[in-house]
Amino acid sequence: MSYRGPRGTYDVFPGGREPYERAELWTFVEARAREVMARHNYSEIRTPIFEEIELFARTAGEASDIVVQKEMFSFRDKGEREMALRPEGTPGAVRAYIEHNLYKLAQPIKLFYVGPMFRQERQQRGRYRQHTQIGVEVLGTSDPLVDAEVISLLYSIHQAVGVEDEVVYLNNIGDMETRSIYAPELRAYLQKHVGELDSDSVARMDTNPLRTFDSKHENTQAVLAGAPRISAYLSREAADHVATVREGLDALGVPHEMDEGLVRGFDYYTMTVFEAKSGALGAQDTVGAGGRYNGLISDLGGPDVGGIGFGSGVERMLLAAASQEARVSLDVFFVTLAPEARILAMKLAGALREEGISADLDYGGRGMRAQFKQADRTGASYAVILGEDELARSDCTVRDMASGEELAVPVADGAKDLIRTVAR
RNA sequence: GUGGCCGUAGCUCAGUAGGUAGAGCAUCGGAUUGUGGCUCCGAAGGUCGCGGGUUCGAGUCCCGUCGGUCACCCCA
Repeated sequence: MSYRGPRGTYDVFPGGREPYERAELWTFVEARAREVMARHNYSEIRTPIFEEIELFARTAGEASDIVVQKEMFSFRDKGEREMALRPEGTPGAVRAYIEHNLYKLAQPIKLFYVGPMFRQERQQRGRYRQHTQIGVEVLGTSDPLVDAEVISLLYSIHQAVGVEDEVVYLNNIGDMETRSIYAPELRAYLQKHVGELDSDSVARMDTNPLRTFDSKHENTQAVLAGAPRISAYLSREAADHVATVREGLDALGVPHEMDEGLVRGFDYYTMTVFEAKSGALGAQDTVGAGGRYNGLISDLGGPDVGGIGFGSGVERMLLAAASQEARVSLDVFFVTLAPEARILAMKLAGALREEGISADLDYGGRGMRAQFKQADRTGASYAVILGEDELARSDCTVRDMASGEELAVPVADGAKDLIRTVAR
């Protein structure tokens, strides 16, 4: 074996074993997701898959692991600029929003994107170095009902593609000010229990104490069970915000659960954070997640308006969806039994295709049995036989592959009769 | 980046106390010289991930390396 795909990547091809390797499923998921987006009046945005590294560093936060642990695929271009392949979709979308003055248009702007994201991490089930996210950003408003719409949109897409055993978790982590009061309190509490925490949490306690809630260690979680709750520190405004989000979710019929331990990896989140998990996945059980980011747009040089978005992993959606049998089927397969018949088959196939009827033929010069086997495997509805007998009579034999019934159809004056016979 | 497990035919795997490789499925051909899904017969297909070492001899033992996988970290 000389060449392999890069570590942590995969190919999409006919006959792929894993659901995310199967081309038909990608076509299916993207089409369904686009339908749902369109019904919610979202427009597509396409931004580059690389940006200045600074943009990602600013948005993710200096303390985030994407930056600290060097999880970005970065490179220097020929002009000595530090660039990086995008680890997430929000920064590029927000940058474009500001760069093209989209805040001057009627607000909010409702955007969606589909595309590859990159993170230099060790691969495991549901986590790849290049993965694809379907994401959404609503920019220019802080209306809590928008939060509800965005969460419901995430849920609807998952429903549309068949994600199983899903639960949507919701939390409100307040604004920056609330957190600046809460964080020291939490830190002080954790300090008292330092001996019971795992080493990762101890390290994180100082830089970003909220993140200790993400820990999977039992002891740490036991300590956190007695920790001060952020809900007790929320301002009146923040408390109202969550309440309205929940009302909106109820109105839209989106089942959800509050989870006070839900914090997210990006520092820019404010107020609403949410996560959709599926029990059908392994350790990487988050199918899609997101949150509100009210300070981010102004931080990047735009107006002081709110925004909210989510990213949902297509690979994880496919893994969490019931095995879809998206069989590609063919209308007509030509079986040719004489060399001269092959040209006629091509001509007829061309005519059928122009009428929107799918057609294929044998290119291997193989025996009849092999050709019928292929007609069967491709799921063809009809096999059209062109042999010496047919050539002599200027007709073709149309075989219904399901019933086995056969019919002679004239082809002397073109494919007209064949089209009529085979069209449904 | 850390750790466990694993790398033998296209796929799933077997390979017994070290004696230079097998099965099932898939593919191709035939039984059926004009007919698929079932059955039967046959063929093709492998530098046993790669590199070293031990040995008369290594798929099998040892070391290294690369890759895969799952988990941690983190995250979609």
